[in-house]
Amino acid sequence: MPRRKRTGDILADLTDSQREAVCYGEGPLLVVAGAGTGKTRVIIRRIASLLDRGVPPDRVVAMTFTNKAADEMRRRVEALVGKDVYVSTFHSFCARLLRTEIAHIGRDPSFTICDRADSVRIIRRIVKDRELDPATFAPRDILAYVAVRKDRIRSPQDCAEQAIGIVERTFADVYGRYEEALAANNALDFDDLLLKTLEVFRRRPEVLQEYQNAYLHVLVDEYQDTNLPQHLIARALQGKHRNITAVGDPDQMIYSWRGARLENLMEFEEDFPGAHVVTLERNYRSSANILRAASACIQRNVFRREKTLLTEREAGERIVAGEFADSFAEGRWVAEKVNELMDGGLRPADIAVFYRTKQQSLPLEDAFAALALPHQVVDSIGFFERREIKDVRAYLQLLVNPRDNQSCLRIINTPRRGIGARTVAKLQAEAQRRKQCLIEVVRDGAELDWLGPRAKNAVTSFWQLYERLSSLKRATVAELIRKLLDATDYVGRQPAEERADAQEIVDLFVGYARQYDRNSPGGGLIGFLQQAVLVSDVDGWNARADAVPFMTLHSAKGLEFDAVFLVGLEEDILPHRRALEEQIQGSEDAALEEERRLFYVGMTRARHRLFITCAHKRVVRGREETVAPSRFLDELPQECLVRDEESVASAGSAQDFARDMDRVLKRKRASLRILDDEGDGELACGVRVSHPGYGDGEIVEVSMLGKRRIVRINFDAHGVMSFLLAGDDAAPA
DNA sequence: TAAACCGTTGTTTTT
DNA sequence: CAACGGTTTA
Repeated sequence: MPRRKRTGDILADLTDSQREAVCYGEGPLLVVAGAGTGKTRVIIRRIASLLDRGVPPDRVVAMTFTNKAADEMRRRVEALVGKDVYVSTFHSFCARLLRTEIAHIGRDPSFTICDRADSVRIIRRIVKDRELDPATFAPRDILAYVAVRKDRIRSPQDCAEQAIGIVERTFADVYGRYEEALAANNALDFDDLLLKTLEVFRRRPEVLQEYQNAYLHVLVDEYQDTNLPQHLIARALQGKHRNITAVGDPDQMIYSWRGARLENLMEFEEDFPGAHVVTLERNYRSSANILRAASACIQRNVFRREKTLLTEREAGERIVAGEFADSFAEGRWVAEKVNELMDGGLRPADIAVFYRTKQQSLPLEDAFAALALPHQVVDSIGFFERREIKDVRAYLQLLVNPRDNQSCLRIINTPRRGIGARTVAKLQAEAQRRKQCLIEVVRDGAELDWLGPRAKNAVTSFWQLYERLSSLKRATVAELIRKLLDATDYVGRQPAEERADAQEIVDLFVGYARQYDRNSPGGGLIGFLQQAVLVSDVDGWNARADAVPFMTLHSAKGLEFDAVFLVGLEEDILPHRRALEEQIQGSEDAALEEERRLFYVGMTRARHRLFITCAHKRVVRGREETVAPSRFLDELPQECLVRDEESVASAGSAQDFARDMDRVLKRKRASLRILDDEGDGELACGVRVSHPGYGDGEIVEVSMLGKRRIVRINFDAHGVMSFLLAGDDAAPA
């Protein structure tokens, strides 16, 4: 049993302001905490302090931005006072609440949570059914429209009433049909998790009261990035005891495109009268040089409340700026610098590389592979969106929620079992006619005389498969997935070139399920699916792995490293072109300022060393394009910077490098085809392969980089080249 | 029915 | 460049 710490430990190493926030008693509390001022520490110590003062652990609830942050917070509180508190994201909290309460608003608790791709598919279907022009009514645009309305709690009826012109009226109409489709499938999208929770609270005050009674204290981290529904949920929960603690930093608001409202933080004192405000301005993280540059950058923003970060740290090393001919040269330079830092004693996990967009990871991966440097692309969402995983999830989802036609459609002929598009269309029409769900029609397949004998056979055997899997629902999730893969011969029926890849992916998923079974006994299949859809990118990052993490600036929020590389400081990338086009609240400045905050978040993650780079050429849409250095570079105080003189020299050799290390082979469609098929589909020395770009060749060397393989191939026409076979560092640990 | 082929299109960040 | 949708062909 962990040793119970005394109050002294909880308050150890805190400054006066931090202590003020930690020890504050009853009533609303706002902690405005600049970057690196010990924000997370304050919230953790405050929870510990509350428990130490006798608040029962089950009467505290804390909200974080990601599941990883939630786990971390729970763990650290536990380490401090030996008690377990409920820490969650808003979305997970709402999903859990709705599993027990959604019946109050006439919905079924076995609902499916659909991700963005599912939502797009539903909208695409509606656009098609209504025979709308897909250019004017692009499903993605409509979904964006819907998301914005939901963030502002606007119903389809509201939107229809306020719509101006035929186009907007049509958007509102599709929104309405989208809601109907979700209801028919017994599905909720991400926003619905928040909205339906609010609806339960509104329509059933007695239910809200139960929660208000239960929670004596509500704490919310990253308040600057909460949207209106989240703000209202937090406000509702603290309604009785009025003990809300909100922690945030306006300068780090980077999710306005997802409805984040700075007003939640800025107008906190009006929303929660009598709120006490504590401001933390002393930075303990970054060297003076880094902090000075970051402050100079953020001070360019006009829409902000003046706040100065102080440090007592020494100046430290200057920020190193590098400029390169192209992103390959940039990547190689980063890899070389990382190598030097590691020689100097830094561990890979003390270093991080940040970029604006995920696709920027590719040249970096190549460069790190070339130097055999351990790295990990932080992208778990990518893993869960892989076709194989989505297929398996659809099977499981259909077992939990038979009304999930979306999932049913996905797997009814996956793998191919002879239920073609025509048959599916007939089944759908029948379902519509009978006002039943698809799987019910499948169940009655044997009696449908308008089905041909072959189709009927296929439909019946699909129903038998479904029943067989249904009977296994009580097994562990890992076991269920294994049986499902077995029963469908899922991997064996993949195209030969993709089989090995598919096997690897599903094995990883089984491993992930096994871990879930171990960690969440009693969580059930529903809990598993919920966890798998509500993942964030950083959730899959194994911070204890000895690898340099690559991640987006958005994912980097809340983290810190000894050394940080910020790559791709180019116009149209950072600030991103699309972002500037968005024009938040009709103002291009607001959008630019958000991009600047993103840059600021990136810089302030660094403790000692900061490297900022840009390239003159970048591969966009498969074409090499010339790009200009970011305007943000000019905004940095020159005295904090030192230009790397090697960067100019190494620029010329980029092409050699690109030639030597072709590119990461994408997993989706392996571009290496094995020619002699006496082997068992393995890439080994001596095996002849074919590459779409370089023709035929022979494998001369296979080596490992972590879990990933590097294959050197001697092409008949082009000589020796190396390939990094995409592995699965994206898989959650 | 399913594989193979062709043309279009999109192009940020993510719970 | 790749992902997707639609068409053609076996």
